[in-house]
Amino acid sequence: MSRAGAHGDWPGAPVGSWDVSLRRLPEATVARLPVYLRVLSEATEATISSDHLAAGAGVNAAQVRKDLSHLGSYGTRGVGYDVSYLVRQISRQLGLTDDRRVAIVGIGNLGHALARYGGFNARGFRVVAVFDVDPRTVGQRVGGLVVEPFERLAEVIEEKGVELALLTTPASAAQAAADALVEAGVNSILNFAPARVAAPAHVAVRQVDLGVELQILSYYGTQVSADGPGTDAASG
Amino acid sequence: MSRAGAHGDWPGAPVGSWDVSLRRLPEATVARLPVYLRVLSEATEATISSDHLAAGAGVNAAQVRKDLSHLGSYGTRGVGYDVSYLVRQISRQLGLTDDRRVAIVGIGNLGHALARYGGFNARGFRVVAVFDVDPRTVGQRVGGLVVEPFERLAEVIEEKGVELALLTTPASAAQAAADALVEAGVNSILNFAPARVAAPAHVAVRQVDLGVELQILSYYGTQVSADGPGTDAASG
DNA sequence: AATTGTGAAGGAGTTCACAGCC
DNA sequence: GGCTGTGAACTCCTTCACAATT
Repeated sequence: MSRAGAHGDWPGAPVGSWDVSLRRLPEATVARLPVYLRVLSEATEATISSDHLAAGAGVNAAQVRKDLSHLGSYGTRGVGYDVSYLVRQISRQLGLTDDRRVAIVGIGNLGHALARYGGFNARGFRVVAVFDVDPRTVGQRVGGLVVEPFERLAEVIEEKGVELALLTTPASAAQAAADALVEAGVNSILNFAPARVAAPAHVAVRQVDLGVELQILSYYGTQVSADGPGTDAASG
Repeated sequence: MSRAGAHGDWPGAPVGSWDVSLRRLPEATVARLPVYLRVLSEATEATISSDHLAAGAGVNAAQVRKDLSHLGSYGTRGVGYDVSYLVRQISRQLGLTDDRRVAIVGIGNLGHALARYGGFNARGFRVVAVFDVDPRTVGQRVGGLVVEPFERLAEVIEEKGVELALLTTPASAAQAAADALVEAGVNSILNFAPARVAAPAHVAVRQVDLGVELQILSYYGTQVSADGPGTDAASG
């Protein structure tokens, strides 16, 4: 979690002179922007209202307007938001370029599946390298790529311009792998191992622990009685 | 997200007479309990302090104490918490029994990997059924199970006592699959499809969208300069 | 008339700080 | 002396409600 006090705008900042495009966004807003992006990509009209966008994303309309207002005033009163323009603005804010290069470290069941998973390419992420320590796995072909040995990590990452890594090793190997990735210059790690990895402050680390997700789900599933959170028990 | 106002304790509830073991926990606390559970499972001493537990989970010690106080007063002042007792209490709260039966719907890359993924069994979840619509996939063996046709869903779920489902279909099929699962009596769904599914209030739905996770990560990865959230950009 | 953008109110979650207990 | 449990302060997030704009 760590909703860390990462908000660097000190109280008396020169408000007017601050370029809105460079300001940091509230964490909660950042977590919703990709969802808006998905709704927008499915939109059929050229323009969309906060009401519709909210319905598609499963949030309150005022929430949508406040979120979008953090990017600037891109809507038109009485009309709504221009879909394609909004897509561009959100993409820019999220640092989504056409081609963010991804490596996968640890080719077990999950790593193997993610390497073949089409969902990433569809969103502009391209898996360009896969690594494993096991000599039996190294050299095999997985999703069109040859599995490289862990020793070549730094070299290959440099060579292929990898920016993000998916960490799918066992928990026991996660920290060492993360260290190697950081050393090699990767600045974003999505950690699927059931263990928290430490990293220097300039590296973004996000954890997706499927066991934790299931256990949380289990809790809500047992609150079956009258008033569970039902439809949607938060996924931020 | 939807941090929905799901808190049903009305203001004037008879405070003293409320059984703490049945009270609903704050969402944020529920999200952290599985993490504590993991730290506890790795503990070497019989007893642990909030400081140590907090360090292992990556949160503030006061946070740990407040979270645990929601379960009741299970600590000993001057000493700490009894590890095995605490494990039992948290497990009970989360509704974790030894054997929660899980079905996987949609045996593409991800579904296939999850079916073979050992991490679930290790935590008391047992995958007992896998389904797909594709006649070429039906009948194949995946992780020791034969893929059943979608038409047999209700039957098999009833027969095997399935409680939770992992939804790994394409987005376009997710809602129909969710409806069938609800109809069949499943009360918890972990949705990996990049689409929001609707469900009645008594069914818990959680979404894990890997594309969204990557896009959020991408944002923090581009905030490389001085003060990114670094080490840990929230995984709620 | 419709819909945005936002100040203000309200809630939820976090952290502090310390009394209470072992 | 060490550590828990918790009121109180604080920060962040959400929702309301309405003026501003097309």
